[in-house]
Amino acid sequence: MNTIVVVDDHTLLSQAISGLVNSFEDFEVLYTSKHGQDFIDQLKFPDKVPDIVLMDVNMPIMDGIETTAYLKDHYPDIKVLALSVEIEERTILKMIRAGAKGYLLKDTEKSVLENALKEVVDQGFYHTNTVAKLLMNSLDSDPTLTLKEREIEFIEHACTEMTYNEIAEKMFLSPKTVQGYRDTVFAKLNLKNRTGLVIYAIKHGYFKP
Amino acid sequence: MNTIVVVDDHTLLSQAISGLVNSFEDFEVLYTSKHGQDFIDQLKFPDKVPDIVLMDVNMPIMDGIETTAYLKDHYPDIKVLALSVEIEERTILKMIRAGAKGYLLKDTEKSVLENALKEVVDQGFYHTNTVAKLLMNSLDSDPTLTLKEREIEFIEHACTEMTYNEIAEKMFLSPKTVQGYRDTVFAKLNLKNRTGLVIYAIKHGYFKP
DNA sequence: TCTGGTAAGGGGCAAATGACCCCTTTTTTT
DNA sequence: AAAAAAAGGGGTCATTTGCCCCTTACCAGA
Repeated sequence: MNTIVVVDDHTLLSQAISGLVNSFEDFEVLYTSKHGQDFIDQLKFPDKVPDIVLMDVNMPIMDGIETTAYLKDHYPDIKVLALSVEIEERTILKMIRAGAKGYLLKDTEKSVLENALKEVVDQGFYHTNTVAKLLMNSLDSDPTLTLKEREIEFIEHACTEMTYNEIAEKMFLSPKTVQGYRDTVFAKLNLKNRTGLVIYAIKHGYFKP
Repeated sequence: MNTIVVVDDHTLLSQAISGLVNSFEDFEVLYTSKHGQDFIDQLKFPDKVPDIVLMDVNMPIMDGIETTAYLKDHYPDIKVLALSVEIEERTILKMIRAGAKGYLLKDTEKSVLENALKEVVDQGFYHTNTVAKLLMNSLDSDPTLTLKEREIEFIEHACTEMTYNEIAEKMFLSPKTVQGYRDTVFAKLNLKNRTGLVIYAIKHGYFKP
């Protein structure tokens, strides 16, 4: 019998998923948590450490990515299965890098969930074709078009009412450098102006409104 | 026995919710649909017309608001209970105006769902305190701060790479008029620039990225 | 019928933005 | 050690944006 914990801020969903999981053979839900911090607090009790976590990505207080990264360091035996509506490549990759053993979309079938749980127990991981393809694509994307760390920071600041000069102050840079980031980011992403950048950033998970 | 249909594009959620609902006395899930169009197609078969619909708000093809409005016209006896993660006042009001008998957040308890279903059968409607408060607030909001229809159209166009001049063309207006809309919208919403407007628009459901 | 609100259109000006060039200095890779 | 990235910075100029100001026309309520 494998023990499961569902971590999701949508109570209705986690309760419902619990029911689903309990109907599977060999799987049993220990309890549910509303967010990462809540879950990690529970882990202090040794009898509350599960084999597998069904983890939502977007949560208040402590999100799925943070929580998964924490588990990798402190409880490496807990296997994390991400469960999300986010189909954003960037988000999926972040979650995988944080240590998730699989990434399920919330619009998958009950049977797929059951299969995924079994695979995670047997194989140690589970990936749908969609996610597998994403992982492949992410390997051969044009390096001249990938955004640098500092550029991503800039994008986050650009999703704000700050002027570029104010962004420069916040980033401890000269206004000219920030303007340079803008120019290269616009070129890389094929954007015309800051409005386009904001929309892009939100669509691709660089900024959550 | 009351018949229920769950309309939600997240298969896992709708399957799970179905399980939950079936565990309640007096309620039975007929089937689930992935979106509004799918559901409306089913309604052509008289034995597939339910008493109550648990309807997600954000769906592809045909969203909850459209679908609810359609049901109000064509199947006024079907009671719609909205089920969403959106806590945006504007969205909730839209859904209520479209004819929803209640609005539940996805992070509500199983027991609240059961209670809501019962209330809808007995009273014809159900509203949590949160939603009721929202409805109250919406009544006494400052009319000088409410956005005009045309201003809302402008906001939608502003969430685009178009310049104001291009927006003016699209709206068949002089550039100066559009600039006027911008000025009043900024004043009403307390914004400094277009970036702020885009963020505001997305946060408040005027534009979905 | 007067009047006040509001939609619609507009002028002028300063600041911010965007486009397109250029450069140096570290750090990392090979 | 040489070659690439990455990171930071500069100058110029046209366009866009943001922020004041103002007029006209219409429509509804007192």
